[in-house]
Amino acid sequence: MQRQKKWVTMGDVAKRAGVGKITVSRAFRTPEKVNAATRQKIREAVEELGYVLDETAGALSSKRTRTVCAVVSTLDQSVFSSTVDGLTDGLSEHGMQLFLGTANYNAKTEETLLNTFMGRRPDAVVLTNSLHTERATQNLITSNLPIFELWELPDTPLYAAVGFSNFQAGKDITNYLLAREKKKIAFIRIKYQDECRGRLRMEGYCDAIEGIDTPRIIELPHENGVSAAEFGAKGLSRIVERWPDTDAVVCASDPLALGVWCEAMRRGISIPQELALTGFGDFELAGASALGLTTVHIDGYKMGRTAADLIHNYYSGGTEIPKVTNINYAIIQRNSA
Amino acid sequence: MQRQKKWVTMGDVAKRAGVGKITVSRAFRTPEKVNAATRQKIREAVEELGYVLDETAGALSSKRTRTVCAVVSTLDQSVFSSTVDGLTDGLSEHGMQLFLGTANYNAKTEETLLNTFMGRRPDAVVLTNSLHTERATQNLITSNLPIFELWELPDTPLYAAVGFSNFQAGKDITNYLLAREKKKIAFIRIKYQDECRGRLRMEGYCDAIEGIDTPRIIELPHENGVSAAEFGAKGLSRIVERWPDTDAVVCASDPLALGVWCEAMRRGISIPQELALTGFGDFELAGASALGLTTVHIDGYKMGRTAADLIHNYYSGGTEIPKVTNINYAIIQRNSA
DNA sequence: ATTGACAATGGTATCGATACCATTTCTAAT
DNA sequence: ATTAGAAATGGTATCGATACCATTGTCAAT
Repeated sequence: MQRQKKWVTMGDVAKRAGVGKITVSRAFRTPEKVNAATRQKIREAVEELGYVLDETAGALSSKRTRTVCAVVSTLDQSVFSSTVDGLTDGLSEHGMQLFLGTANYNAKTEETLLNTFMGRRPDAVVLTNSLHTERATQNLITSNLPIFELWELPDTPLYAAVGFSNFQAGKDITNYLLAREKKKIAFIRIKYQDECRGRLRMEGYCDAIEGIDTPRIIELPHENGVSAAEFGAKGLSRIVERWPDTDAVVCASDPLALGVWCEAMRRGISIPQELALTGFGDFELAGASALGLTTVHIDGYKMGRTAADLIHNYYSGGTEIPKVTNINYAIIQRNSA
Repeated sequence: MQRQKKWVTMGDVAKRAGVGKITVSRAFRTPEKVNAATRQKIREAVEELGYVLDETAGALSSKRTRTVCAVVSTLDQSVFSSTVDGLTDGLSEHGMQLFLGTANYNAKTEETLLNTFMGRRPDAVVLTNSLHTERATQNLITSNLPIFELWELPDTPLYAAVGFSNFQAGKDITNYLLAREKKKIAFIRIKYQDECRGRLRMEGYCDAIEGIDTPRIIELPHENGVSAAEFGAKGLSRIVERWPDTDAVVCASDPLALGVWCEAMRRGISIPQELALTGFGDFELAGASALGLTTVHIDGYKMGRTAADLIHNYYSGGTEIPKVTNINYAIIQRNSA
C-alpha cells in the first residue's frame, strides 16, 4: 500500500493521552463509560492533534456504517426536497449520514442505483419511488435491511412505511368540493413512468364522485423539459373542450394547478366563481396572495425526520418499529375553492 | 466482534471461481487487466452468490472512498436542488456516491457538518454555501482535499470554483432594463444569515445605475416560515411607499418576483406597462403563461455535473483542474419586462 | 535455446477502527 | 477483614478489501 501517514489515527491520540486505543474509541462512542478525567485528557489530545474519527474504519469493524441510502425520483422542483431536508437533519442528530441518489421516475434506474448502494453497506434504505422492479424488490428483501417507504402507505410494506393515503387524500379533496355544491368536477394529473401516487389520488377522486357524475379525467404523459405548469394549462384547455360545463378542477399537484390557474386567467374564466380549483402538496407559492390556492398540505419534512427517527430507534433497540406511520395531511382553504 | 457471516465476501467469490481474491478485486476495479475467460468465471461466481463489492472495506485499504460530501444551505424550494441532481447523476457515472448535508444558511452549522463529514474521509468536498467560518476554512485547507465551490466565482477559490459572476449577472439584468428606457429601478432581496450572493447581485445592480439614479434597495432579513413570495409582496409595498415613481423592480430571486407580481396585481399595477419586473434563477414556474417572468436563467444542473466531472478528472489524473469554471447564464425575455 | 518483455495471477501485510474477553481498581455490603 | 459487584481500562484478533512485491506463463526477438 501507499502506507502514507496522512491522517492522524486513534493510536496517535491514545499515545498522546497515555491511554489505550479502545478507551479513545469509547470516549467517542460511549463517553459515559469513560472516566471524566480520562475523557478530558483524550479531548485535549484530540484537539491538539486535530483528530477526526475515521468512520470508514469504524464501519468495517463494527459492521455499522451509520449510513443511510435514499433514493428519490428527482430533487429539482420536487416535493421530495423537503423530505430529504428532514432526513439529513434527523440523521445527523444521531451521527448518521445520508447517501443520496436519483432514479428519475424509472424503476430500472432505481434497481441499478440500489445495487450500487448495497456496496456502501448502509444501515437502512429509504425509498420515495413507489414502484420497484421485481428484482430490486427481491434484493431489498434478502438484504435484510430496514427499508423505509415514504410518501405512501402500501398494504404490505417491504419493512415499514411513513406516509399518508394518497387515495384518501384524493377522495377528501374531492368531497371538499362536493360539499361546496360543485357537481361537475374534473381531475388532471401527469403520468410518470414508474409512479403510482397520482393514480391513487385519481382513484380517490373517482371513488368520491361515484354515482354522482362520470369521471372527467385528463392524464398527460410526462415529457422531459415540459413543466408541470404547461401541462396544467393544456389540461384545462382539454377540459373546456370536452366538458364545457365543468365547475371544478382537482389537480394532482400544485404546479399543475398553477398552470390551470394561468390558463383560466388567459381565457377569462374567474376563479373560484366560474371554476373552483384545488392543488396538492401546498408548495411554497400556493399561499402567495394573488394565487391563494386551496390545496392539500403534506408535511414532507416531517416524513423525512420521522423516518430518520425510526431508523435510529431500530438500532438503539427497545421500541418496536411500526409497520406504518401515518402522517396527517390537511386541506388548506384559500381563495381558489 | 460479532463475527457473523452476513455478507458474501470477495474470498467466497474467489474460492467459487477458483482464483485469488486479488484477481476478483481486479475484475471489479481494472477489468482490462484480467483475462476474459477468468473474468467470465468470476462474473458467474458473483452472479451465483449475489455478491456486491464492499466499498467500505475497499475504502480502508485503498484510502479512496469514492465518496463526495456536499453541503447545501437547504434543499426545499431552493435553487440548489437541480445542482444536487447534477452531482448525483455525474458522480454515479463514475462509481462515486454523494453524502448530502444541509447547513441552513448558517456558517457555524456548516462548520459542524464539515467536521462530521471529514470523518467519512471523502475524496472531495462540494460547497454551495458562500460564507465559511475562519476555522472551517482552515480545516478545509489543511485537509488537502479538492474543494469545489459552486454557484459563484470567488477571487481566490479554496481549490476550484464552478459558477458565474453574481455581480455581473445583477449588472446585466439591470442594464437590460436601462436599455428598455426604465429610469427608476428598485432592487429587492432577502438577507440570509451567512450568504452573500444576493448582495453581489445587488452590487451589480448598484454598479449599473451608478450616475443614473440613487439606489432604491429593499433588504428584508430572512425569517423561518415566511415564504419568499411574501417577502416579495412586502418589498413592493415598501417600494411603492418610499419611491412611488419606480418603473422597474429587479428581484434577487424568482419567488421574490412572484410575490411582487402578486402584490402588483392586488394593487392594480399593470406589468410590464406601469412596472417592469425581473427575477433571478428561471425556476420552473417563471415560464408559466400567465406569469411570463423575465429572468436570468442559471443552469444549476450543469454546475453539479461539471463539478462531478472535475472531481473525476482530479483522480483519473492527467488533466489540470481549472481554478474557475464559468457557467454561462442568459437573460430570458418574457412578458414581465 | 536463451533471453527479455509483458500479461496474468497470487501471497502477505496492512488500512484504522471495534468486538470480545480479561484484568485491575474501587466501593459497598456482609 | 473479606467478598461481591460494578466501573474503568487494555490486549489481541478481526472486519473485507487493496497495495506491494513476487511468481508463473507466453511469445517474439536474438
